[in-house]
Amino acid sequence: MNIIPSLSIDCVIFGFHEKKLKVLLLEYDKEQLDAPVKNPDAFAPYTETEPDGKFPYEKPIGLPGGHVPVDRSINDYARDILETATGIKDIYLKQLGAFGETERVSFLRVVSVVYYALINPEHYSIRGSSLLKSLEWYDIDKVPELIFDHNAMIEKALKRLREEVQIRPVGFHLLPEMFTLTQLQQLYETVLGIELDTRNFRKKIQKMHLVVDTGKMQTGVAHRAARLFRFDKKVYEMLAEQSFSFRV
Amino acid sequence: MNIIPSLSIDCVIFGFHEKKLKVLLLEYDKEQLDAPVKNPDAFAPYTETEPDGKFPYEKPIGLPGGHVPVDRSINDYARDILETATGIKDIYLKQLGAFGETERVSFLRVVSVVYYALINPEHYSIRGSSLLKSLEWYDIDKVPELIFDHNAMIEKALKRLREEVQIRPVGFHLLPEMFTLTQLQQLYETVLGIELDTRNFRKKIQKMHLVVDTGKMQTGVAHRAARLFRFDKKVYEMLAEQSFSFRV
DNA sequence: GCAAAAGTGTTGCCGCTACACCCATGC
DNA sequence: GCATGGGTGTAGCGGCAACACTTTTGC
Repeated sequence: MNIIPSLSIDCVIFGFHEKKLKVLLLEYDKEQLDAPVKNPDAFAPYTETEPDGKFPYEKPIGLPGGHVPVDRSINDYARDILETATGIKDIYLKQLGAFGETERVSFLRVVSVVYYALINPEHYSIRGSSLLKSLEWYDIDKVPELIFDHNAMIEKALKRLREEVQIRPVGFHLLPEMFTLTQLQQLYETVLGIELDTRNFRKKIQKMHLVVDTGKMQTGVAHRAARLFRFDKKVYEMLAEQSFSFRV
Repeated sequence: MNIIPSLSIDCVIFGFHEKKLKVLLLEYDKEQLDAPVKNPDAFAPYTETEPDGKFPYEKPIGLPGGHVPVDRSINDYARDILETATGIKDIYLKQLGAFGETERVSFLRVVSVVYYALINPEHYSIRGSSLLKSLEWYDIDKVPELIFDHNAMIEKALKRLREEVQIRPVGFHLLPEMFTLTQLQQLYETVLGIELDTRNFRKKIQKMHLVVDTGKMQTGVAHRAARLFRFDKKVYEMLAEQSFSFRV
């Protein structure tokens, strides 16, 4: 499979679990990275090496990514990476932008187009394809030092997510199909880093007609069971297109 | 000068003049395009050719752009293009995103990173470097058919500008250093495609402390002369960082 | 003096914020 | 029965939209 050597894709995959915003990172296999690509048709993570054939990180942790095949569009290939990393389809995915400092990869000139994705915690146990054994969720504020400029990519993606969440109702993608209003509120509190008034939050959400009562209730909790809601796809799609004020 | 063949940069340069939003386009020199690059150290527009050495457009109009040199960051090179096209520095410039469909350029796989810029009409007479004789401002709603996917790029840039203008005070970059409040209002009306109430608009703008009275007045107009304002850089920078509601 | 745009205040309504207590469930 | 989070209403304030007339200038 022919790739474009000077162009790669990286994906910032966000998750939300127990009031924490998470990002999915990959510990790259140093031996695989040091060796020539063995399985070039499969998902190929970074395969650039220094002139001596070594990869310049002891414990290379980074975003899932890879080089773009000449016959795949960048959007399609970002989706390939995402599906390989998570094992699921139909994920909210958007382009963040291109990172193109000359020295961002020390031993090669490569520009990376970065995407960000929102996935919901029903899929948290899924660990991607067998090629990627060492995928791990990291708290957004406990991300270690990563390869290349991947820390900067996450930072920028987070900034974008904070903006996005205020002008489009995208937050829902981080929740399971049925969720409580408290979960939704905690999501916004976490992403925006502020506290919200419960009563006011609920009024605002209900007025938007974005969520509908499923009639079902939480079970197995040591307190009053909460109603479960799902969000209304039709209203969502209407609101998602026309940029809309979602100040919660 | 070594370039990255699979990577190009394009710039959507917006201007505002007489209540119209404009975009700066370039009629590429077919003969220069058909021939090998004569002056590779200077601004080199698209130099891809079909296998027979011909450029596949009769009247190739498109965005100013070029292939990225291996030793320039994409941001820096976007600025180079912008300066070559306009002849001026210190322009508001931001990345829009990467366009990477496989067939976007019919005869070569090339991904383009697109930027958008806002320039003010004091510079309207400037026509860029001598290499680029055929630069022209086009009304945003009278853009002809362009090369490659440049029409789609402009459309996306416009959409982004509409969003941007509502969450950051970027509109000012489209105005001259001193401007009247009416000009400012017309700018917002044009970009957003809506009408605004003059009194309410002025109240809102003044309350933001973003514009300051220069004490000067318009001259040579066939009606009551308007006050000239400039915008306050300090307040602007404060507000520009923290995404801020600029609902006018 | 007339055409053309600048400039200016008030009122009513709506939406937002602030705020505290009872309810259901598991253990 | 107690600990834990679920769920609800109101009042006051501030901000926003709607709205019309006088002023200045060039010709």
